Amino acid sequence: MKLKKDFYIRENVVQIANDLLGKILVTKVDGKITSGIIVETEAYNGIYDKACHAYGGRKTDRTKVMYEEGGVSYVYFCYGMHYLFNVVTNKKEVPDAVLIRGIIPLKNKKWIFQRISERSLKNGVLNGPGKVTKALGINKSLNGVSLLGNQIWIEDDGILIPQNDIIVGPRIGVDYAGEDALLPYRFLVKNIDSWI
DNA sequence: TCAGCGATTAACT
DNA sequence: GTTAATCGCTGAA
Repeated sequence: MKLKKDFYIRENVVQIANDLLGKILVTKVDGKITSGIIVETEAYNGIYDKACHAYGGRKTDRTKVMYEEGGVSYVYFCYGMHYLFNVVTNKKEVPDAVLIRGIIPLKNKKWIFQRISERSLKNGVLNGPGKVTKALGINKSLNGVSLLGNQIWIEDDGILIPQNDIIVGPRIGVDYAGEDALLPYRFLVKNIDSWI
């Protein structure tokens, strides 16, 4: 079933990043429903996190959606060619978010592999935030869209990842964030074969 | 107004 | 391991 608002407005963004593992990310783009199991996330801890776009309370046209109440999407365009998808969390005016970095294609793989090459799978996993958005058809038109609506949402299908199968470590590609780049805000599932 | 660069990927050597 | 592709955001002028 679809996750409700109370899942997103909790205050501990790191806990939410952990909880999102094993959930199902679903999009409906061009009338096509596609989905995948979330297996890798990163937490971005608002104004206190140098790696976060809203560090220090920065608020611009791009980042303002992070200040919304939890339960909306934040789609960010990077490197001139990739969209990255985030889940905005916490209360209004608190710019926390979780980056979705990896999924296992689940529903309507036919359409997923029409959007992205099946060769980009690694052990059955789409590993990388740019691949996730491409596979599910996420683009800038989904920025700021509610995750409680019918364009993009997250479901709990009862998949429970044992805490022992979750690897926690430093985030990727945020070396510029100094000591905050070392924070254990990255979560990924190991032994995927054993529970899928 | 504009130069510099980024929460990346794929295709090279 | 290295690098091209590619463009909107950011911050300084």
